Amino acid sequence: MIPDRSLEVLRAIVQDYIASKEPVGSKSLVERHSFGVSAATIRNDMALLEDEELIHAPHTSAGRVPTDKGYRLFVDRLDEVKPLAKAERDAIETFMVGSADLDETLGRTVRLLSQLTNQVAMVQYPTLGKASIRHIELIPAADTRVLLVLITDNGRIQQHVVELGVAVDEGFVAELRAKLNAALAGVPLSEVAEKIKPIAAGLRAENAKVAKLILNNLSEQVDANRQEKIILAGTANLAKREEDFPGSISPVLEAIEEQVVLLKLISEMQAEQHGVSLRIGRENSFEGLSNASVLVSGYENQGSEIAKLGVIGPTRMDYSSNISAVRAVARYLTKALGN
Amino acid sequence: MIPDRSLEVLRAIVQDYIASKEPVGSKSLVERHSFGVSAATIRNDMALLEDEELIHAPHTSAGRVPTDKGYRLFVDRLDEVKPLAKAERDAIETFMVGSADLDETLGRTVRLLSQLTNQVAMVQYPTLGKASIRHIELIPAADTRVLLVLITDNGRIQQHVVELGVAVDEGFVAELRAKLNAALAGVPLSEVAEKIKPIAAGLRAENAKVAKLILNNLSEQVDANRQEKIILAGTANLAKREEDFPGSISPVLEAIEEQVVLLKLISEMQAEQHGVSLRIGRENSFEGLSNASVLVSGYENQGSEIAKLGVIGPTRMDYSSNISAVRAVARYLTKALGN
DNA sequence: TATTGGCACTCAGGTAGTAAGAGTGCTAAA
DNA sequence: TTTAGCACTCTTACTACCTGAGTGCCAATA
Repeated sequence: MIPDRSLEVLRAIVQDYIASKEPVGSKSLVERHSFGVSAATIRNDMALLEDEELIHAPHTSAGRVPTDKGYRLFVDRLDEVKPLAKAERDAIETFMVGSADLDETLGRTVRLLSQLTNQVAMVQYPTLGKASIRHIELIPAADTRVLLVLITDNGRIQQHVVELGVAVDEGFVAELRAKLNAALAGVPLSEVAEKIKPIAAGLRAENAKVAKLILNNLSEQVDANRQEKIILAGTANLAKREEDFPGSISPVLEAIEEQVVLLKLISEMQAEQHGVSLRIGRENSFEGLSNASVLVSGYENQGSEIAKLGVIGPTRMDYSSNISAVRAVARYLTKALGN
Repeated sequence: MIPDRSLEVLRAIVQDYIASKEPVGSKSLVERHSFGVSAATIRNDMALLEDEELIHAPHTSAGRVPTDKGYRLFVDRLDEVKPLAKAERDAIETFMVGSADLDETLGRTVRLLSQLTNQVAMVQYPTLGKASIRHIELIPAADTRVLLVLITDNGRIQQHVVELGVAVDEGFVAELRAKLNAALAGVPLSEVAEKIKPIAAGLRAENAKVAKLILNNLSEQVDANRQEKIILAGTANLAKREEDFPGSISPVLEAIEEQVVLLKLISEMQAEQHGVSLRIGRENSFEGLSNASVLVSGYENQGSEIAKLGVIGPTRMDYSSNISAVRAVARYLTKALGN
């Protein structure tokens, strides 16, 4: 396979290129690193790396730049990631302290992550998938509407307005609420559909139509747990690193604006090395992200992963620092949710 | 003052510049418009406009470009705005049809507006300020927490989790809920604070601490009606028109990412001509937006303005079309909320 | 007084040509 | 396997030059 020193050379190239943004040549390499061999030898190694498509020359007489494949190998051989500086750990503590509300916690988290990494950060809202129902509330909200609130045991609250078409009978709504809670409290979302049926059957005909509307809506809302949500922060960081996106940043902006794209993307990503998952450049199935890298990690509640968070940036990013930042923030969020 | 023909020339310059993005010179001006005078005359007019700082020459031997002040005069003298094309009106109809839920309606609206204008669109959530309480709900959500839901008569729903510190006494929560609704239903938010006091006083001491927490939270939530919210769409449109932002788009991205900035901005803007409000370039108090124009219009429910929507784009934008688009979308949204 | 044609002047942008520098690939020797 | 040497390539920067668009001004005109 590829000899050790060549891999060292690759690592040096990636590091220098990330630091300088200039294609790196054999001479500057021997200057800045102590390989103990001459530039000519490095050149031979570089020729090898180029054969393997790990690096690439923008033009004949220029230095080399890592390819997606090169970054990939670099990251895979990264046996330890740069630990966070104390200042960064402090920042995390300060940022995360004292927020009870889920919305606020996630909002803080995403801003924190974007500040730590100087990239676009994203946090996915907890999935309802594995959760169960804690409570269902029906609230008359207008003449002909009721508000359906669904609270799950992972703290997520979904609400939806149901249009009944007829005036709300408050007594009946209260009755239905009691029945629903009796039947569904503690039931996993996946089993809600079957438990709903007997309720619908046991109602007086005069209210059947209204009940059906509400129950359908409830089912929909349970099903629509795929209507997941992602919040973003630090979009401006993209523009600041525009030179790193050949062409334009606008495909990237489009991609991250489309929640569907992002959700699909991160749903495909499973934790690999270092507890994070990484897609570099064209490894992203989505065309618009072919110059971007996506880095995600799961976060947990009650011992099981409930959603993901991560960053998006140019392929030329500091993988080592970003991996530790993402990992650390995921850990802190897990901890914060534990309370 | 400035003679009529000179104003015509200004209008022509703005139009041509918006269309071509090239500084426009006297010769091309007489070619493309029929002024009935020669290029030399136009040049005299242009000299006048330049004295008035309505146009500006990027360099000595170039054509002219409108200044912020020039755009401003152009817009102020715009006696009628370009009506929407049929296709656009159709698009609005199609887009807006059939959405009961406030979140969804606003989400659709903002995307629609961004597509119509090819700019960044924003929609502010209805303000609680002028609303009154329709219903308050308290829902036990976990061992020591209750969910406080506040429904206002403009259809907005706010929720917040209250940490009690002690186990929830369901009976007491139900009692408190009943009391709150009896005392507060129909009360304008501005008067909630004073009406809360007697409730707190009339409770048994053993529950006073819990009640106080909940009532404080309710007050906070009412007060925090300034914790307003804006949703955005079409951020990628900024990147597509990057050439129109000298320097970089990143200050603009930063500005629109900061909800606080946006909220402050639009709160300062009151409807002027054509039912919309416009800030051109440096008219924006916020530094980062000095190359951008902000265009907003209010939308209504039950006859009074409840919030605003609008677009943000480069100063070199098609004001006429965008004004009609913003106005039309605001009208349709008002209509949609009427149902 | 307003308009016009004429004309000299300015300046950005394009085209060449040149020089410098960085970096490579190859070869032959250690 | 490593190294020094060297010819070669290609980008970048610099210079000079030209062209064309566009202006500003002036004197003549309606």
